[in-house]
Amino acid sequence: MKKITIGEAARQSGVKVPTVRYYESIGLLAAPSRSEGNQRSFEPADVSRLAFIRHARELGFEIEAIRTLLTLQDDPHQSCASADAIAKARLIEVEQRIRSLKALKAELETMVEGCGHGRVDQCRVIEVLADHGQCTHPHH
Amino acid sequence: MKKITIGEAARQSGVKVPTVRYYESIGLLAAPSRSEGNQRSFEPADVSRLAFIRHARELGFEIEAIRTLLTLQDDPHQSCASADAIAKARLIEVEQRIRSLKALKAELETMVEGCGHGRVDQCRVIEVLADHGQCTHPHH
DNA sequence: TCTTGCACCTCTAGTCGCTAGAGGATGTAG
DNA sequence: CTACATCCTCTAGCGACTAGAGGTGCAAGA
Repeated sequence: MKKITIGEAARQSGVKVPTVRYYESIGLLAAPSRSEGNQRSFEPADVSRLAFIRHARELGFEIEAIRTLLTLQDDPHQSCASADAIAKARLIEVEQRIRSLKALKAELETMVEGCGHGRVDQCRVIEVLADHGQCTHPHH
Repeated sequence: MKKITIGEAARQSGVKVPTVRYYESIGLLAAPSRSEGNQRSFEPADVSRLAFIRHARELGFEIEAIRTLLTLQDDPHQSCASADAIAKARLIEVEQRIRSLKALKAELETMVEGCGHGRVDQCRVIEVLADHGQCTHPHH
């Protein structure tokens, strides 16, 4: 029986040590067994689960969505319709976010280009911020 | 002397009432004068300031950045270099965010397309989440 | 064996930018 | 005068951690 310490689990999964404890505290990760000295002792499966969580977090899934995805993973005979729906919803979110960030980028570019590096009273950055009507894209 | 209530200021600026109070509490907006019955009484300048804040927030500027932008606006004889720097930094952030979201979108698309709508054990969504090595873009 | 020093433990509180709710006062229209 | 909306202050909560205090466990070198 190899014992994986929390530090080792953190290193292998890429999740920080306090975050591992946090995930345990919110029930995303089952409480592992403990050593004689009350230290957590993880299984390889726990490390995989942490890597799964980390990857999903990086892709911007919320904890509650991940909780659902994990329960699906735990029971592989279920239909994957929920997993599909969660991923699709996330995809739509991401597409919208990209669209709005592009509008925003255009706005910021106008601001920065217009700045003549003079005094504030001629500054387009401040001016545009003060008056939304000057925005090229009204979408925000 | 026209008196602008907090509700009116909120309506005109597009900032919610509790948020106006919050901005006052963190010193982003000067405490306005009060009516006999202790109710806030705003000036038109306060409403402009709130609109400025709202617009900057919509563009994703953090409160501390907005604080700096506001002090610049308050003293229009200063150089606008700081405003320019803040806007440029924000632009770079936005560009990076767009790039990473695009990688993410590609990832999610692969996941969703690969899903055969069968059972979880054949589901690409779950599979890809469990194994980062399957990602087309390693950039996340 | 002792000691050094890092990794671990629990617990609380803080982060950001609000938002929600309790419990009460004020202001206005009918 | 009575509804009723709006206002007031205050505290607590959100998500997803992060930081710090104060203490314990453990492995390796002197």
